[in-house]
Amino acid sequence: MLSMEMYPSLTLGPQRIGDCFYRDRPAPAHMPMFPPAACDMAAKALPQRMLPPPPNDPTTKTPKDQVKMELENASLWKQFTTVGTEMIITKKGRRMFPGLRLKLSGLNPSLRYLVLLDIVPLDNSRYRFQGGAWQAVGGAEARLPDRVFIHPDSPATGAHWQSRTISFHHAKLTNNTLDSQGHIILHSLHRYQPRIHVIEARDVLRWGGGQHSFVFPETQFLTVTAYQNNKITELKINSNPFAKGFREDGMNSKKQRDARQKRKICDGTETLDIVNCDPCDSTDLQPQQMTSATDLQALALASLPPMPNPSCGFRPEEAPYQASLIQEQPLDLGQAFIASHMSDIGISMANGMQDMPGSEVANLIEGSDTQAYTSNFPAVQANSSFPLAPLPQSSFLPVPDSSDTSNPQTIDYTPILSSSPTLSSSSNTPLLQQTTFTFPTPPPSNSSSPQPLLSSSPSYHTMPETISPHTPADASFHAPPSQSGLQDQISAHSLLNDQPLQGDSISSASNSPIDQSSAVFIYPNNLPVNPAPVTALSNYNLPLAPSLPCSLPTHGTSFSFPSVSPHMQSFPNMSSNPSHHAFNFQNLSHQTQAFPPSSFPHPSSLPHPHPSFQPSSCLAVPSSFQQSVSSAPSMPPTAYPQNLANPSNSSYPQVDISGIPQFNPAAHYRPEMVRHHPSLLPQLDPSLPSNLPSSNPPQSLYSAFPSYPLRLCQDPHPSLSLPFRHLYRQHQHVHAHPQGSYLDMSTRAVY
DNA sequence: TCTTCTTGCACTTTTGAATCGA
DNA sequence: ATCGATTCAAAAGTGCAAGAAG
Repeated sequence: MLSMEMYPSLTLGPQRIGDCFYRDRPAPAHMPMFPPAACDMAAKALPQRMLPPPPNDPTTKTPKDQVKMELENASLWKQFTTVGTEMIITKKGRRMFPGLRLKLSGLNPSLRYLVLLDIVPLDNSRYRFQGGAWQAVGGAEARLPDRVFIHPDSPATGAHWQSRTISFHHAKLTNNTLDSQGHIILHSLHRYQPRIHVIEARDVLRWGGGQHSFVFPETQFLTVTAYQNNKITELKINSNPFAKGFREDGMNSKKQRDARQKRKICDGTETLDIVNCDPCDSTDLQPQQMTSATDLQALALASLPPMPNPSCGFRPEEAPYQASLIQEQPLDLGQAFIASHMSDIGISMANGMQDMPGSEVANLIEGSDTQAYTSNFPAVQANSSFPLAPLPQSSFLPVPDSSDTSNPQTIDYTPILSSSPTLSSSSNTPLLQQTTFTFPTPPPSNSSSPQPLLSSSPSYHTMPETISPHTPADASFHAPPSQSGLQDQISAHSLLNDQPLQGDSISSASNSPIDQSSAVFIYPNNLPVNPAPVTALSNYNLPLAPSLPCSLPTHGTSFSFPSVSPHMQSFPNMSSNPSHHAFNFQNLSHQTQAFPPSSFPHPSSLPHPHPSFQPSSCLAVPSSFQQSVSSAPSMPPTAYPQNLANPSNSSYPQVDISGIPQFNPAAHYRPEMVRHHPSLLPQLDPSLPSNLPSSNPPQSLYSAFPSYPLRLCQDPHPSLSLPFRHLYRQHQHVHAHPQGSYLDMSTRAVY
């Protein structure tokens, strides 16, 4: 279960940059960025074009198959996942607990990387905690503009990231759709999956093109405004230091609170010891306190219902509503919207910020049971005592089954425990490295094919964002008939993929229904246990993987750099290499598409195209998928360079940013400047039915979760010193509708 | 009426400034 | 004057519970 999925869904395309800050001509009065003011400023300040990385630069290539990410506190996450992780969201923003504590390896120590966190919906359902279990009760709320939290240390060298624990404990979740603090906005009672993205930045002004995305299925959670499952509350109290007061021996424990209440009632002036006020206090103390990690785990395990019949958690099989396909939601930095700190990047870089000790390193609140995912995946199989999960036999394209409406969809977290090899024995933690891709978000689950919520498939893949144009198309991946009028959009998008780097064209096809390759997920409704292999094939026409009709075309791939500090100009690379005097997003335009797993270059995959699918009991990969994988010719490891040199990228001439006023470090960015522009919200789509028959299960408010491009935006707040902190991923071309929204590839959101 | 969300409360931890002494 | 250790207070993070809102 401790699976780390890597998928090159990050799409950073220069073609979209021009839409924002980089234009062929001097910045016009209006920039399609938000906030407009900041965008205009940035547009005037930034170079007109982004430069691609130096062609055939071996140093720019980071072997993707070597990049590994470990979830340090995986066991803690597993404890929560077993019960059904709930995350409190508040208007002011709430930190995540457990937090994401990660270890990175395999990075080029000398190269710089950005580490980003985004959280994407797992399905299109809204949940309710009933009868001790979470049940899908209707369609999800309209998706809000996605935000991405950029680790404060970003950008930093690979040595920096690898020398310490990477923690995102500063990231906050909020349900305030108007949040201006840069928190990640989520809907309550929805299921989400955090994703970690590692983006290579050759230097301050150049994106190296290396993109790595990781998903830890055990980190998926349900958002709530108040804890629904008392087991989660118990776990949180016993695990979170800030909640110590609520423990049995804490001053804010139930006992103490009752005592205080009693004291208030009796006599407000009484000065009795609150402990003694409780008649049962001194003699009722529990001998053991669940404070240690061992105790916590014991607690979690003890509190778990019987495996076969979990008393709590999700029960997907009971879901009344068919989870519609959730498209992979690639992180599109092309539309990245940086809320703040952009101006500080240059300074930080110049000062060697990457060497600064991360504040997160000291964070030891959470356990450090690191789960390593390396190329030793086969070991999982050997060590795994869990039976293989039944592979979906259904077709790739999940079809909503109205008959299932009678059965509320519930999600059972319990299976994850058994399915996770690491949980049983951390020492035997399988090292997983795969050459296949998994989808960040599972396709809609088929109620008829219930799968464990967290099918703990130890399939964590390291995939190159790009593959060789010679990558054979896998017949097993067939794009489902497009629906909802998206066909044209998709088609147009496919055409664009052929020329991803041309001007303002929308290059990314990562989110096309194809991309989702949902076909590989028979159901999941849970994390891609056995995620379908996905890779960036934006520049190549590959067979479209089956996906739900809701699948939407990918987002644009523009990446706008609001500002660059003058310090950047002094950056060694920049000075030494004139070509570096420009932002390079060339390689960030990788497109994610479903493709045969065998196409992935990892050597280990050659003998075993999908070793990850075999060992884990949670592998929900359709047999057809595996077959296709095995049948697909193996691709040479070197066939898919991380940085795919694309001559077309050179269309962006070098730009000397020196003298650009906006690069002044004095320019600051303020989160408050980032607000939800109306245009960012889904627009009503008159073409879609406004009402659904009451007899039918509630439809998702949105047909699918298209990829939402990121937009970078300057944050003029002077007080913020953290560089590159937030990216706001905004909906692009999304038409909201009471029942859903869809991407409009023909138009582009203008902020 | 029920469910969900908001808000205030009490508690804890974290953080940074202030203080003190070597 | 500098440095390190200690103290203190403010800020921030918790869950709980009552009440409000839909």
